[in-house]
Amino acid sequence: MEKKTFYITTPIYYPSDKLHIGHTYCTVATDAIARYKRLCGYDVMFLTGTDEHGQKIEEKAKAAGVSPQEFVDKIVTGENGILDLWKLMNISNDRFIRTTDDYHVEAVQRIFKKMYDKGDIYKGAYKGKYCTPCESFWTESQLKDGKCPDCGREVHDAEEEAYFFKLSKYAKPVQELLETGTFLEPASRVNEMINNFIKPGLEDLCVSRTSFSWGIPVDFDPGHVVYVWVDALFNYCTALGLLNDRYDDFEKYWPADVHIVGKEIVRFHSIIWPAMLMSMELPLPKKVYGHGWLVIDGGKMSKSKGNVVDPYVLVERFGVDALRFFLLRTFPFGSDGNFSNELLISTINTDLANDLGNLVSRTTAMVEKYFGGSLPADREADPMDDELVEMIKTARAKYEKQMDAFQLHLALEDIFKLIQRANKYIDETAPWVLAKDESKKARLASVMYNLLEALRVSLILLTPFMPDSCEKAFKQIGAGECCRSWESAGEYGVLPADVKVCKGETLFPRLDMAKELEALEKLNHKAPTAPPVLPDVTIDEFAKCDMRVCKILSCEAVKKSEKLLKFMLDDGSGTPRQILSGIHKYYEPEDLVGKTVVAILNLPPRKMMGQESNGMLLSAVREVEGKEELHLVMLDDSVPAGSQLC
RNA sequence: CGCGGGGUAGAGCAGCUGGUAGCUCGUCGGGCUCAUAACCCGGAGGUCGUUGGUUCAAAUCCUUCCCCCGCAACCA
Repeated sequence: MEKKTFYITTPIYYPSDKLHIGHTYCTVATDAIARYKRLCGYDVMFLTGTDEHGQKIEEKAKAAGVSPQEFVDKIVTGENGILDLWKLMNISNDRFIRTTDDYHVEAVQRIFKKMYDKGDIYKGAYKGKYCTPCESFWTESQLKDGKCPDCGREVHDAEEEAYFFKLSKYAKPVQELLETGTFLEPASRVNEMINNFIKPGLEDLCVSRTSFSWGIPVDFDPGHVVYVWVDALFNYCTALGLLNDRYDDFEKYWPADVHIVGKEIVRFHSIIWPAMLMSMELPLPKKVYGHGWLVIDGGKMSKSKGNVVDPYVLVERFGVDALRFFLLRTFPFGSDGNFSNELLISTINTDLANDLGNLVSRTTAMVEKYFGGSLPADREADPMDDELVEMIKTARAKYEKQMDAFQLHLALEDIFKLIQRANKYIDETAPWVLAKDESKKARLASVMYNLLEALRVSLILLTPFMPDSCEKAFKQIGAGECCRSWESAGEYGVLPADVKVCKGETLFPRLDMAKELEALEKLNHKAPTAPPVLPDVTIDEFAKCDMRVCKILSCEAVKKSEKLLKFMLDDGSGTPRQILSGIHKYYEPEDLVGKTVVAILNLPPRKMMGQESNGMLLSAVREVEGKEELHLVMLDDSVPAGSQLC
């Protein structure tokens, strides 16, 4: 009989920067589910990948002085890049798609054309508010007080030619999809989608851009590139071979059983994605699951806060399995979780070292000590065993129920109830007492056997979460391949009666909290890497920048602004020059008056918070421990105002 | 009144189809000695953000207000 298939995906990540613990969380969770399904006997297809186009990457590449393709290549396939990270995290994905892959590019062009031919994509005008100095389009709702949210200037109506997808046409069926059934989970996200987006009315969606070029070209209309929606979302299909020759198992695996996504992209996956599939007349995925976020001290992780957690550092220190386990055991998968190093260390100690690791250790040690490593065949049961044996028998069913509902943390909680019960069982049966009485050997053997069985079942169920560690533990308790199957996890008495154990290395060493925190601190303080040198400029190009020494005449904070300071400068010309600078985070205005600084004068004027800035103060900037550090360039006060830098 | 989530023991969370308030860590005391100073048992500690209401009964349903977080066209 053909195995049942199971198709599961992560989002495709945006490689504009290194991935952090949040991305890792999502991928590890998906991996655990994929491994679980394989364990259950499914033919699993597990896809992850990267979404590599778009304006932001184009800009970042430019700033780094490389082509967009070189830029993403480095982040995706380079050292300590995304592929390396997934390898490190022991991710078992079957495929990895990059939206710059040839087959995907061609397929997307065909999909776009097909929707266009059908009339679901049409050429129109992208109407919006345009801010000329910022060269940006804004929608009505983005405006602040009717003005540009970036610079505060007036905006005017403008049109840009663009292609649109008739999202409005599918509003009804999408709403029905969300309201009935369990397409989107957790259910709490459904209301948000309907109230926020569907009820106000779905507008047609702009699916092409002319304002940047790093994207899949619309092959029948040069100048347009396909915007993220069609490009990124259809990865789930092209990776199986839809409208391309690279793969041919679309029929086999589509529709997806579940798309695991972060809560911020739930909207795209639960509204836009089904609408586009309806347009393509393709079956819809069975489920979209929106997991929560890892937050730090109740707030979001972000570069500017300097609180981004690097998975490489944690794995280096604690090992892959400990990190995988921690992420999935500690946080309810559907809602946000508060990450901290303390919590990580204490979870490792409590669950992995004290409970699981120590149980393996004490059990194998006793079998070696009392029986030379191999149990005799004689047994003697006791009513005292009933509760533990009952738990062993029912563990798999409980676990399965939680796993199928993606309640990973609850599944793990159940396993640890069994492990804790086993620890208690040792206390109740007191094997060290039995061991002193030669006539109790059979009874002692029963106790040991029950412990090994409890461990065997626990380990099978833990395998999707900690594959490597479970493998080691199986060896220690003498469980061969036949004793590790899904079927055997539902039964008691699978280990051979004369099972041989082998006390091995400590699976999870206990950690010293203070020492570990200190070590982590040091690892995070690794010497910051300097960004690469930019491509050459000519001396003439350099000479175009008019940089001069200025004295700060006055400085005040711009009201209502967190960051901006307003400077009046003596640039040597006789007339004061006004410059705004976003450095309030680093300096108080009164500390700067009278200082000698450097400014570039010949930048085009720019309005910020409604005030004009004529130039820019030069600062020395670098990133230390993920946090931006900034120092104004200050010169000796003896240098006269107006001196030119060259 | 933009939308959503949350405010429960020192910390982190569960309970929220109404009926003695629970878990993990920490803390205090006891037990055990097979084990990774681990394991097992017990105690202390909460007027469940605030106001009013429904009810025999509310952390749990409705209402007022306060505070925190996220989203508001693309940062998991």
